Amino acid sequence: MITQTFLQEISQLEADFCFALADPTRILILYSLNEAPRTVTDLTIELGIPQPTTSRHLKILRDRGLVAVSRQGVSITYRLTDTRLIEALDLLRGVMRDRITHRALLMNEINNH
Amino acid sequence: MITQTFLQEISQLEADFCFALADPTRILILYSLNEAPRTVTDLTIELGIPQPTTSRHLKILRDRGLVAVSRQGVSITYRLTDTRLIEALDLLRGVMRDRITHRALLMNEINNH
DNA sequence: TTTATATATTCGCATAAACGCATATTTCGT
DNA sequence: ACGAAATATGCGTTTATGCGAATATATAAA
Repeated sequence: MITQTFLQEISQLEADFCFALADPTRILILYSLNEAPRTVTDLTIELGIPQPTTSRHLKILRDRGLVAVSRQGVSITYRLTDTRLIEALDLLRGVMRDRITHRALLMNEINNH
Repeated sequence: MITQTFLQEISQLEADFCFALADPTRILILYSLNEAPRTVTDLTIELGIPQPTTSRHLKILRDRGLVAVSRQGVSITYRLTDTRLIEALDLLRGVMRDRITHRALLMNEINNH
């Protein structure tokens, strides 16, 4: 039997996941990690943001299990835990792209008449 | 040429999208609308929440273009604008499911030894 | 053990979000 | 024009978030 609260809990978990995605810097981090694992310093330089900011965003991603860590000596490497995260982001990007294309076509219609 | 700020803007748009998904009630709304278009009252009853709350969540989804409206007399019907939104949510749900399964297996290992 | 490097955390503040409640707006029927 | 039903919005309060600056922690090398 599927109770109302059960559905609510599932959605809460899913929302936590989405929350981790709901920040431009974290999205850039995920796409970067999709290319290859990177250290905190790598990401800090690549994104051009302060190191504490990078660590904070990584903590949010780590707490929710979107990224995993491994230590090599003094530096810590982060990697993506599941490529489906990028697939999901790409799907959303596709929706965005189609929407913008659609708007551009509308603008053309207006300008040509 | 792809500038840093350009990437930042894309990610900002994508994050706005994800923000709309980062709430359990809104996720339930989207899944409900994926079955069929519904009025505000439909959703209010189905979710068991106050009507103003439903309207406010719908506004957030509407402002970002995840849902679209059409009026029939005094009632307003909402529908999903793109099924890829559900595909993206399902992908995330799959990641969650595998993670939970993995944890359950680990727990079994622990209990059996 | 001291020092340097890499990473994480704390604090304070400004801003933004969620929610309940009341109320406004829109549309239709009479 | 008026009342009823459906939907949207304003307001005040509580709670959460993001960020900068400073600081703490951990590891390795000397």
